[in-house]
Amino acid sequence: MQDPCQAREVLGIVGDKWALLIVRMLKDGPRRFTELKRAIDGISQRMLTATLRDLERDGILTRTVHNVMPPHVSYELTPMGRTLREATAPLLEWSITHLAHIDAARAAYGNR
Amino acid sequence: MQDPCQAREVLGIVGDKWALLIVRMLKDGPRRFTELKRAIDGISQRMLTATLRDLERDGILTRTVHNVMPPHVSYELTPMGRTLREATAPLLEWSITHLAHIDAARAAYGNR
DNA sequence: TGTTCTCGGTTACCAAAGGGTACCGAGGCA
DNA sequence: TGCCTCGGTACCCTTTGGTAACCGAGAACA
Repeated sequence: MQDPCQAREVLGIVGDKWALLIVRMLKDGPRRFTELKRAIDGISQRMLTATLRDLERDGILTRTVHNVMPPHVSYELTPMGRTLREATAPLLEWSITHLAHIDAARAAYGNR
Repeated sequence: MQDPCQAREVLGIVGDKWALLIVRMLKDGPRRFTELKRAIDGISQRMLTATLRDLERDGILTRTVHNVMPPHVSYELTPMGRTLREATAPLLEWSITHLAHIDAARAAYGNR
């Protein structure tokens, strides 16, 4: 690995909280907009739209519109997106397994 | 893995652009404030201070002050911090190896 | 016939967070 | 006397992001 600082801009996108969760949601195949919105607890419609746009622009996922009414739009990982999913999986798992440790550390820090 | 949405708050910290780079910088042992500032290209003094505080609060690293003049403060990963470092390494590597792909995808997106 | 629901957004508004720059203090050195 | 260092804070502007309202066309309901 050479200069990791070159990766700063990329990290600003793939390191994004919402982007990580969206990529994870798509691991088992395409998902619809509303499906993602319901599954990713706490994301606002605005942020979901914006993050999906960014990920589409960067070639992480594809957006497919089926011209029916009511609208049907599905999102799916590209091959590059699937490699990203593999790269982010350890961080996701780490976050979940260390939730309690972080809470404990934070409580201890507050009581100093 | 249960509900990944529980990890949202944690992801907001460990998924942070600067936090990822700082954790990586500390992989080979303690580093001083100014050392980090010089090594992480583009980070401002303010953001370095703030991010280090957050990581210290969350038990990712320790801050050690040596009472001399000029000041000497060193930062070092905790055991939990080292496990985080391992979890983030794949994402860092991915970012660097896919920099060019992302640029290409972004250029193609702009020309549609 | 009119009302209301759906999906996948967009937009305006506003508060909160992010982040750059200037400045600080105390000792060392010329 | 003046200027350098390190680590950090105060100030202030910019960006981010949540909320809520609106949209359009079909479908279900009454």
